[in-house]
Amino acid sequence: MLDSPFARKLKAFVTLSDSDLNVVSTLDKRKRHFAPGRDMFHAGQTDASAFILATGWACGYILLTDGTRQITAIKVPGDFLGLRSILFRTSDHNVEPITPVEASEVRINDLFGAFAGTPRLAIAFLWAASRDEAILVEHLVGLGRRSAAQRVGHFLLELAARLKLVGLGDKTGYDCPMSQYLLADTLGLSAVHVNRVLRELREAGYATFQLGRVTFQDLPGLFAFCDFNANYLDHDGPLLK
Amino acid sequence: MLDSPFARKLKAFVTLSDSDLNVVSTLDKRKRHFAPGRDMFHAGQTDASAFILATGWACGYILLTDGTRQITAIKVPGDFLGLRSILFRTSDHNVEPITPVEASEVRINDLFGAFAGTPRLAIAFLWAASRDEAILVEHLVGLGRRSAAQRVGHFLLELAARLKLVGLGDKTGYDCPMSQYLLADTLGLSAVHVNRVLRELREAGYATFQLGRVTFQDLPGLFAFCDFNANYLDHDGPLLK
DNA sequence: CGTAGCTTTGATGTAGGTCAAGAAATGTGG
DNA sequence: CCACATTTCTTGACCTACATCAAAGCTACG
Repeated sequence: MLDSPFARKLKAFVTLSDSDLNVVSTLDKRKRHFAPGRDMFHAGQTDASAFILATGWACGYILLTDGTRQITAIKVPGDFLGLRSILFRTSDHNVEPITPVEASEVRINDLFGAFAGTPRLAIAFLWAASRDEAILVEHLVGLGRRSAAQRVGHFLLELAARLKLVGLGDKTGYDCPMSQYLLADTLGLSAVHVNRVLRELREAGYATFQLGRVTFQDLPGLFAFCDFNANYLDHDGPLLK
Repeated sequence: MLDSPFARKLKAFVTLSDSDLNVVSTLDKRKRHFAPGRDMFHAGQTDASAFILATGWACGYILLTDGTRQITAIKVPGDFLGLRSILFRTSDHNVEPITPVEASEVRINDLFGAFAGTPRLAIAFLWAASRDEAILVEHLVGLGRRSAAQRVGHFLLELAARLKLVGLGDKTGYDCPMSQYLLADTLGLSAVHVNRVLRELREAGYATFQLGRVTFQDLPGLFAFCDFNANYLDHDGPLLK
């Protein structure tokens, strides 16, 4: 509704009027539920929908012919998911729930209906898509040029910032339902190495990831260690008043 | 104009009317020229413009504090560049020309002016942005899960497909102004290793990259070797008639 | 025609992968 | 609330793909 994580996120970028917010809540109509273990949509599908994630986590991924996979995006509440799937003839990726998921189904016409009347919302939406792209770019940089330890730390910090924007977690840490296997497929590492790196971060006194919870012991230290700069998340408060 | 590489590309997705195309050519007004060696815009800049590349190649990149860099996108004629720079408060990346570049400057208001009157164009534009994201995703997958040789081969094949869409290159190959250093920063490798991999691809009879030209000797073989599937470029002819 | 930037190659080092196996945690049915 | 199965985590030993360092041969162009 008016205070969905998605609306909350958009408001970080543009100030939205009540009528704008009403249009947002229109998009939030067709609620769907998904359980882990079954894809929300898959690569090759031609009639895929997009979704706005309300609760739970999901991940987008691509499977290679040699059986390995690369997770291309981790989605948390408030995130939009599957834009490419509705714009392309066939989806180029898969999305699966990490936890039980509650999400609103969005079809292409919903989207353009919403844009037609409320240009301000179109701006906000394009911003959200660009922010997702910025996150993708930062992952790319990590895979290309950061060490495994920096990559893991950077990712944990990014999640903290993204969750905070939608009101989840706090300064001390956050609940994270990802297994080390998921972390590995996200960060282009082996699960074994993720485990070693996590121990390294723990022993260095930076952060702990255990029993489904990320806890920060030394945030400034971790920031410095990972060369983390949150600018790419563009969270500095409403730009368009 | 009516047959700019950008218009040509959009037409691969939607059938555009003459009046749609006129609006596109409106965006193509403010022609600018850039020479290699100086950024078109840089990270941290607050008043950056976006551009539609008419001729020449450019690259977007991010600099890390340890002095390494990661190229996040290679832009060829017809590509749009700098969307995040105009939507974000400050640009999160740099763009520099690889060759002399001719490009049309686009400001945020041009964009929304164009969208307001011609929704079909907005769809086409959103498609172009999503296609750029798909390219990004595929690079991410390469960095995370493909071997250096597959990564290089995949990249050469992708460029061939992208150039073909805007009428550059042919079945035998294409002109490529990238140095092995640029290739290395794009693919997350060292320049030395890029050189070795290029030799490997040459000796395997797949492709040659020498003197600024990529030449394919065994396209089917290279497709198979790299696990290349062009679906993510979404080139199957106009979807929206 | 000189010099700066590319390309090529060899020798050596290392981050992170793979394999293997045991210990914790978590889930399931009774 | 327990017994058992399954998944996840953890650690050690070993290996390989790619990095780094170094140096020589090209190319181009001012």
